[in-house]
Amino acid sequence: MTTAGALGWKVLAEEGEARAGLVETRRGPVETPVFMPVGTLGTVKGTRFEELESEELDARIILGNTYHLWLRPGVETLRACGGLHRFTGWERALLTDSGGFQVWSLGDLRKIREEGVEFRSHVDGAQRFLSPEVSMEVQAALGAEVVMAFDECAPGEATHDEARRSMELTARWAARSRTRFDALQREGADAGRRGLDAARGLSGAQALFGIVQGATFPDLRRESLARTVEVGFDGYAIGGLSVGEEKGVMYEVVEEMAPLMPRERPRYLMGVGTPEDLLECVARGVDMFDCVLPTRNGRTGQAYTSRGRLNIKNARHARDTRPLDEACACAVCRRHSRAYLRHLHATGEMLAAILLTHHNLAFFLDTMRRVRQAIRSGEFTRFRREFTERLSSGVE
RNA sequence: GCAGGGGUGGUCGAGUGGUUAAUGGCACCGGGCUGUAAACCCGGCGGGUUCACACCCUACGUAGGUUCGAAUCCUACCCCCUGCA
Repeated sequence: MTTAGALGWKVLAEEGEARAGLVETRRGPVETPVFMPVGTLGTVKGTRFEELESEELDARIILGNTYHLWLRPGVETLRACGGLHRFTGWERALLTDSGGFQVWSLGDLRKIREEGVEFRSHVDGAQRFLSPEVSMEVQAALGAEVVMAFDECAPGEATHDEARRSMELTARWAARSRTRFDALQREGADAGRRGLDAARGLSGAQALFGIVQGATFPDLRRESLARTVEVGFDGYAIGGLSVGEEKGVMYEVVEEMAPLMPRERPRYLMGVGTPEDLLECVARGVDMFDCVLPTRNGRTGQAYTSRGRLNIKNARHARDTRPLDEACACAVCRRHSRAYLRHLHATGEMLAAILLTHHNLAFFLDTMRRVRQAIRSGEFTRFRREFTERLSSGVE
C-alpha cells in the first residue's frame, strides 16, 4: 500500500491480466474493478444519494464534470458552498472529469489552441476558455478525490497525423495540468479537504490521474503512455475510446495498453461501457470504469439484464407480469412488473426513468461486485465465460 | 322549422379541381444511445404483391352528377355544432 500519497492502492488478487484491488481514498475505500456511475451535473440522474449509498447499490465513487459544473452553477458558487461534496451532500468519493471529453462531444462548439480550448457555451452561447490550468482550478474548487488531467479526446476515426498532433497536445497539457494541480494543492485550493480527518495514512490531498490518448494507433498510444508516466500521476487512464471506433479496435487498444500501464497504479478506462465491455476490459487489465449507459438508457427505456438488453417500450411487455430480470434481486425487480414499467414509460411518468435507472445501476454495480469476487476466488475466467454466454442468450 | 358553420386516414387537424395514399401534431410500432448539449434522437405508420425498382386495390359522411381528371365543383340525403324561432 502506497502511503503518504493522495491515494492508496494495492492489488489483492490477479487472474491473467485481470486484477482485484483496493483504492483507498480520503473518503473511503473503493474495491476494484469498480464501476463509477456518472453524475455530470452533481447528480447521478434519476437517483437519490441514499440509493447510491444503500447496500443494494453501494456506489463508492461517482463522477462529476468540470465543464458542466463550471458553466453551472459556476466555480464561485461551488467555492461558496464548500466544494462539490458539501454542495451535493455526497460524502463518499468523487472523481471529476476535466472537460476533455467535451472537447470531443461538443466538437462543433469549440476551437482548440495550444493554450486551451475556446468553447461556445452550449447553455447560452457565451465564449468560455478552458485550459489545463482552468480545469485544475475548477477541479480544486470541486474538491473531488480524483482529478483528471485536461486532455484532448480525439475522434475514433482520427488519422495518424491528427491523432499524433492531438496526443502530443495532450502530453503537453498533462505536464501543465500536473504543475498547476500541484501548485493548487500547496495553496490549499482543494475544497474537498475541508472537514476531513486526514487519517487512513493518506496525505489528504486530491489525486491526479493522467490520460493516455493516441486514438487507434499502437505507436501513438505507447508514446502517449510513456510521456504520461514521465510526468507522473496517481493513476492512469485510457481515454479516447468508445468515440466512434469499432468495438474490436477498442478491445485491441485496451489489450495492448493496459498491461503496459504501471502495475502499481490503478488503471481507468474512461467512458466504457456495456456490461460485456466491462468484462472484456477487466480481463485485459482495467480496474476502473465509468459510463452513462445505465443512467441514460434507464431514462430512454432500455434495461440491462443478465440475458441482454430489454427494451421496455416493446409491445411484447404490455402484459408481462415478470420482473425486468428474473435473476435480479434489486428493489425494482422485487416489486415491479415489466407491464407496469412499460406503462410508466409509455405515459411519460418520471418514475419509469427512476426505476429503470435504479435497476440498471444495480445490475452494473452488482456485476462488478461479482467480478471482484470471482477474481479473488480465482474463478474469473469461468465467470466471464458464463456471464457473457448468458448475456447473449437473449431476454425471454 | 329557418339561417349559418361543419363532417378528411387510430385521433386532432391541414388541404379547397391535377406532382394527393393525402402537410403537421398526437397515438401506435420499431431502432439507437459508451469520460451526458440526451426524461433524448431517428425511422415506420390504409391494404396487397415484390429482395427491390415498381405495380394493383381501397380511401376524404352516403348516393348520384359535372370533368380528360374531384377530398376539392353541383344535386339529394344523413349526421353534428351555433344562433333565431
